[in-house]
Amino acid sequence: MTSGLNQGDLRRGELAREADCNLETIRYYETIGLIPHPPRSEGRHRLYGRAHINRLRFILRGRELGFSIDEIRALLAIEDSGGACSDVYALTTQHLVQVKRKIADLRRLERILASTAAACARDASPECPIIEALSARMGTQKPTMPRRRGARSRQ
Amino acid sequence: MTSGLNQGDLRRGELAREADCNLETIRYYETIGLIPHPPRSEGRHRLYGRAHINRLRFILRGRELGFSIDEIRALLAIEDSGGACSDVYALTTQHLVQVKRKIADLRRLERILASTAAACARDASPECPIIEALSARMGTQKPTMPRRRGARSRQ
DNA sequence: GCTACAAGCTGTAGTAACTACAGGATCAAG
DNA sequence: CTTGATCCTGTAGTTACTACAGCTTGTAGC
Repeated sequence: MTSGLNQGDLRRGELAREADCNLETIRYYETIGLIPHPPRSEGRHRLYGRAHINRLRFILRGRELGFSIDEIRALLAIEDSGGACSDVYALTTQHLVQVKRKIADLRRLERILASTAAACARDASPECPIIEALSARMGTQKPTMPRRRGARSRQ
Repeated sequence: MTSGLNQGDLRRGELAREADCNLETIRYYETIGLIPHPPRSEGRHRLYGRAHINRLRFILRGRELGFSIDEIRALLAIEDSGGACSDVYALTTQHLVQVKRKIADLRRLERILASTAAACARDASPECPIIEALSARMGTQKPTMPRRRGARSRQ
């Protein structure tokens, strides 16, 4: 044993692969305090365990599902402090409303796109009224989406 | 008439209110070329018409629905080029695929959130199933979401 | 016509949430 | 004991806004 690496420990790259996450994102989450500082090897390499994989997957999943970092931080704080269920309930139902609205909007957009495509396929008319179709007010909503990410490359 | 302002013209703040958009975002969209440079008053104040409202609403709506600025630019380019119907068809069907995928993703999220909330409501146990629910692998998906925005304050 | 004061102008800086890169150290295989 | 992959740190870049400072313009009331 030359490096203090135990069986089952993962290094950063392995954790990244395991959670399907960008390498640098892990360090980023550590610096902003979402992931605790892991133990290090003799040569200061980070050593992660199974618990880290779950926590990281949770964070990534939450981000994909439209929770902000601060919302995820709140969820993790609940978990870390033993889990006050009512807080989780409040946060999830609140988010659920937003998600339902987004689905409704997307369905409307889906119909518009489908009929536009169908009209284009039928008849090669010069008038494609896409802007009017989409710029109609479709019900107010407060957006709660995470930043667009790239193709999740692991390098 | 002291300022060259015609009836029906809107200034930036009015357009922002009209489209429920942050004041600065309008200027931002102009600088990146999403919105054309509007005519100005004598004193260089921007003067917008009805067409601008629609275009802006379209952009905002698209962003809320998870299209990137570049994707919206492409959609607008079709409209701007007089609507070459074959291009519209290609782009709309392409976007339709994305929209369908987004709906599917959000529906999955909806189910998870709903069942999590239901579990929390039923049973006030100290163990909240949200962490387990969210850290479970739900099948791979490439995220295509825009950045989270603030509360859309108009000032 | 004069005066407030809101609203607009420009340029620039800050924010969220990553993502990439440079230049060096470490680790594991051969 | 060397070599190439992996890791380290700090810092800079990216996207899509959002805010601010300092000044100009527009307009309502007197």
